[in-house]
Amino acid sequence: MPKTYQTKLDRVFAALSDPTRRSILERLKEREYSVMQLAEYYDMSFQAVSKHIMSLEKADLLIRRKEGKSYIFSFNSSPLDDAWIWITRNNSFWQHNFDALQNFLDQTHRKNITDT
Amino acid sequence: MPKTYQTKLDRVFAALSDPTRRSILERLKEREYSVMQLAEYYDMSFQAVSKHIMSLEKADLLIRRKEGKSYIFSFNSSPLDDAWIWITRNNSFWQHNFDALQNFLDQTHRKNITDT
DNA sequence: ATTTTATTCAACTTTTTGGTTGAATAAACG
DNA sequence: CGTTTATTCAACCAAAAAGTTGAATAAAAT
Repeated sequence: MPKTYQTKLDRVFAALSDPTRRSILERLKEREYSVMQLAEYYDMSFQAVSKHIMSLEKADLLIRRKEGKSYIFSFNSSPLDDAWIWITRNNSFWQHNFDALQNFLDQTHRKNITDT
Repeated sequence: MPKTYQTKLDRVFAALSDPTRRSILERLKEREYSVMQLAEYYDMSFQAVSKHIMSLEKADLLIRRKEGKSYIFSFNSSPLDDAWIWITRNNSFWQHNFDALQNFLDQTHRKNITDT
């Protein structure tokens, strides 16, 4: 049984299934961090944190930049969009309020375009 | 290293990280299925499909009902709410449009309450 | 009562995951 | 230059995940 190819969406949901990784993303939402800076918050080796970072990168959720001897990470939230869409499409609440949601999204998108 | 306790949210995201399981949920959104009926669609043993079902149940995403010699499954989408909220809170798009979203959710919720 | 059908359970295998420690590399500091 | 700092890489381990096959159970059909 050859491994079933993992899609982007698979990797995003897998990345989000670990509390350490979600916590890292929540921190990076506020500001940038290096590996060492992140590692201080977690009760595991910095190498383990480094691995979590690599798995977030595999899901394209991080942007890495080298600065001196450090790597500085920031949050790339765009891969969340597909996950958000999947959940929204399949949540019965939105299913039942789909017209309202559709309208809202159209308006928000329009607003977003005209604002830019 | 004792196992780090898995939260509800962990289980939901983990459940969604597999394409077979997402596919099962998408089918159950449309109508109810038994294990055998679901298994027809996938290129794996019915026991493997049964295991996927069990892992969806661990995330509380299914409702199981016995009918004759079959188990009939339907989709319980409510655990998706927390996942949706996590993504929405951490997606920079919504972060920048948070007031709009907040208003929309308040209104939708109010509408939902008065409708009921 | 026996057989068929639907499903789970059990045992097993392989791969992945999440952690460890120790060594290697690369930049900065004295 | 030699040392410290930041990080990855490599090897390893235990547990979990994703599949398999075969046996057990429970309800229905003959």
